[in-house]
Amino acid sequence: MNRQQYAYEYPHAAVATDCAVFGFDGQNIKILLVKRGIEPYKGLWALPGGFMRMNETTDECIRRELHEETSFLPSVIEQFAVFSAIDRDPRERVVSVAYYSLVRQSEVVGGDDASDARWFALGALPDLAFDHKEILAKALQTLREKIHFEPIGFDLMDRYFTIPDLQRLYEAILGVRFDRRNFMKKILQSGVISESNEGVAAPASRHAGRTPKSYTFNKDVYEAMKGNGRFKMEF
Amino acid sequence: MNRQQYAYEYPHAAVATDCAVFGFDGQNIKILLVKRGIEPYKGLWALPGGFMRMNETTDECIRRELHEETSFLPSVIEQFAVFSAIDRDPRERVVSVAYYSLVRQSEVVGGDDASDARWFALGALPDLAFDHKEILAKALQTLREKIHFEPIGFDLMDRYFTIPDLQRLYEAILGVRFDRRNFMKKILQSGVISESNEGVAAPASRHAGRTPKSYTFNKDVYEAMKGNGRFKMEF
DNA sequence: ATATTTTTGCGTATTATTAACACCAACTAT
DNA sequence: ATAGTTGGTGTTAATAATACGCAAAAATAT
Repeated sequence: MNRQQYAYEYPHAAVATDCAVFGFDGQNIKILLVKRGIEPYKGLWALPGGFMRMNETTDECIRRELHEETSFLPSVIEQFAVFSAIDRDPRERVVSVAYYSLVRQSEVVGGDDASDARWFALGALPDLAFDHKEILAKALQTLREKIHFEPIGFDLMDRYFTIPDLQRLYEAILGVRFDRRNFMKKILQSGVISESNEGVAAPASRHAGRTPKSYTFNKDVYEAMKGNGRFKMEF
Repeated sequence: MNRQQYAYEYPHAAVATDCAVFGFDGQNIKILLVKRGIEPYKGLWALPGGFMRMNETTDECIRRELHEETSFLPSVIEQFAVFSAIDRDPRERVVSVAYYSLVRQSEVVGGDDASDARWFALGALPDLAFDHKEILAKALQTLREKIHFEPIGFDLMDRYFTIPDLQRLYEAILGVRFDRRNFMKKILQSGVISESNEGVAAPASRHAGRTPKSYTFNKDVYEAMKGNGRFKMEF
């Protein structure tokens, strides 16, 4: 059987997708990486992703690859850049369509040390395959720019959360500190969250101090504020 | 000679680039289109663009194609989306990396009615080839979102311009009206422009009313404000 | 138990930014 | 000249951002 069965008049690059999956453990931003099982870069860590098939779009491709490699179907994916350096893959010319995704860490299996998918803190990244370090850096930059004028959290926080938790998320992404009381006022009067009487984290498992109230996102208000330029979280 | 000389183990999509080139004539936003000289969609208007070669990145590709089709080398291009619908090109599977660009209309030859490159007002678009109508719509949406938190104008206005001209640009892009006097204050105290004693449009060619002052962009301040989230132009 | 520490929630004074509008200046057309 | 039109400056009121003071609630220490 001929192994070179697909022929074209002009040379073609391969199209692939890669995704920077961000999670939040309540303290720090984490990134989901998978260990490569084949050459090239076998044994190194990489962003989940893979080659596009002829019967799928790039969006469908990255969702399929994420599911295959991390057993997870993300709700939010955003395409943010294309990487097309000529020698970025040693096998052949590969153009990668890059995405980022925000997920609740608890929803992704990973974590198991023996597994080939694991969360890494941004400050403790291993060496990455291909140009994935560059892709990750650009993904993080895009996320940081976006957080200024779009509410973020819905996809990273649990269904029920506290305002101090949400503040820690913003501070972790932006690398700054907010005034507790002003953050609270701002987020409350934006209307994206409202108080909930349903469960908050186990009372005993908390730190010292007063138990914070439990909140949940108003999905309608939240969605309406995406991209309309009216939400602001300065630094 | 074999016309199918490039063979691969797996099927490959072709990679192409397309660019929505925006211009401003002092009154309305215009878009630069080229008339297709070959099938498919021969004779229809399309966004400038074409297939990527093996020795160039997508950025280099779109710059080359723009130069070939419109005799213009743009200073600013931004990659904003990828279009990968399976049947978007009748010839073969094509994944298009989409860009937008902002140019001074005067710098682009086009314009000649007989030529195959022409400016069109957004309200008077012809039928477009492929999915280019969709690409253009998304480009415009991206531009409108970006204008909220990035200064825009440097690439669309002439070197010397007046504040009322700049206001008309913002109003044309956003489709809203600003208060003349507040717009002026806001743009001036942002520091992105400063007064110039050099030429403004010929005094006789103006409308009735007082002759406006001439301004020019402070390139350093302008660049610094891109993407730092500090520039705001609300509506 | 009681005091101490920690953290949350609410309020208030100060400052900065936005928004609305009155008024004068400069130019054109008649 | 006079009316009509457009550009530039200033003033004020409403709104939002910022910086804290202080008490309530819950865990920890004694």
